[in-house]
Amino acid sequence: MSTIPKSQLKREALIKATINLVNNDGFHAAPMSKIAKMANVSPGTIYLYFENKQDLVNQAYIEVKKAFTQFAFKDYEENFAVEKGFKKIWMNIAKFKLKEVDEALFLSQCDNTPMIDELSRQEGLKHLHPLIELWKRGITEEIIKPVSPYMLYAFTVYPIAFLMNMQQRGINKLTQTHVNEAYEMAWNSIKL
Amino acid sequence: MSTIPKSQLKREALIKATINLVNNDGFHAAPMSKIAKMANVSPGTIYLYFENKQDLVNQAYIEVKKAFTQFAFKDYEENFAVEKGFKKIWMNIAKFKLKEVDEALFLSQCDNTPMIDELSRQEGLKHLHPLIELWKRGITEEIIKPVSPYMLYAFTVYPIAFLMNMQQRGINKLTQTHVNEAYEMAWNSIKL
DNA sequence: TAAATAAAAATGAACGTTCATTCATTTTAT
DNA sequence: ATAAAATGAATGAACGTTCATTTTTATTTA
Repeated sequence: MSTIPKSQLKREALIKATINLVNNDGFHAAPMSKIAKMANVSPGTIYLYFENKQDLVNQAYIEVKKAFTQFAFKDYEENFAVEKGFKKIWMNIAKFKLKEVDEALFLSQCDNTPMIDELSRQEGLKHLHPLIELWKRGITEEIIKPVSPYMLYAFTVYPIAFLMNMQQRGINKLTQTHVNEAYEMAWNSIKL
Repeated sequence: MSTIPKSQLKREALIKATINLVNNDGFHAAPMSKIAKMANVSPGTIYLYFENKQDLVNQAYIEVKKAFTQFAFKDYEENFAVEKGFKKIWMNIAKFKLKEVDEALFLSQCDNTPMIDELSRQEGLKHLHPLIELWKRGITEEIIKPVSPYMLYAFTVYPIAFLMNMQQRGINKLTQTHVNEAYEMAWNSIKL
């Protein structure tokens, strides 16, 4: 049985604490001392794992983004038919955003503010490649509208973040029925 | 000729400076001293117009949101046919987000972070009422999918913010053709 | 009209606080 | 006994905010 090294545990705890505090209070009100306390660690310890606050937030972003994209392509295979593949990926993303609320909220905040370095942002985008490829195939097969991937993303994936935000604020509950409705809307917006 | 009072000019300059700095550096890196400098005003002067930093940001948000919703309903009339009315409003919103980039970016940041008081957030939402009403009518007339307004918003208006963000980062240019394509996608996602 | 006075607006140095970060010391693991 | 990991009090810089003073504007007086 391979155990997780203790140092990794502290790192994870710090990243989790960062996500929670930034979600609840915002970057500007998430001091290192509070992050340390929430992770049950001394402030000084943070600097054994991260260069500084910016590095901590950058790494948190990259880590969460990686988990997100891995989740997105679970059980997806490149030879799926276009619509089947898209549905799989979209549903995965929806599941992630609605179950892993903390992580998803954090991403939504990072993606809409100058909180994160441009470099980390690019790093985080890398792993979405298979979805772009699928869309490309969908376009050549004349199943999907011939528009830029940004457009396709804007009308299919980005809306989920809004629904998650509303759900989180207790404004709009999301049942499985709603998720299915949402998928239909996403697909209708990009299908030819 | 009615002139604008000088005090209003300072208030406006401060709000504009806040928007710019928060856009470029984020709330956490937009100190009052910098805001004052950018508005050509002494730090102390800010406190003649605003209670504190939070109040300044809240008021900036409310002001911009008001301008946004006013713009959204320009030349819209409640007796328009559903699709015509929706197209009018959607195109207005798109125009706002793509022309008034600073204001729109600021809103996108405020709407996705805990930067703004819940109260100001609600205040800012008030004026979207006519769009909700239009959607309601569209549903009873069986033109629009019978789903919650949050869902409709998520798939029609929210995506524009993403496209604007990409455009702003120089990642994806948006011509009028793209805007028209985007409208089609928005409409396809909600039409019955 | 011009000078004198009062009121309002604006200033910016100073204050107290908070923050990110460091490092001499202690604790834990080898 | 040695090395590695963790601590947390100390540090100095930066921040939001205040307020005694100055500058500007408005009003009154001569």
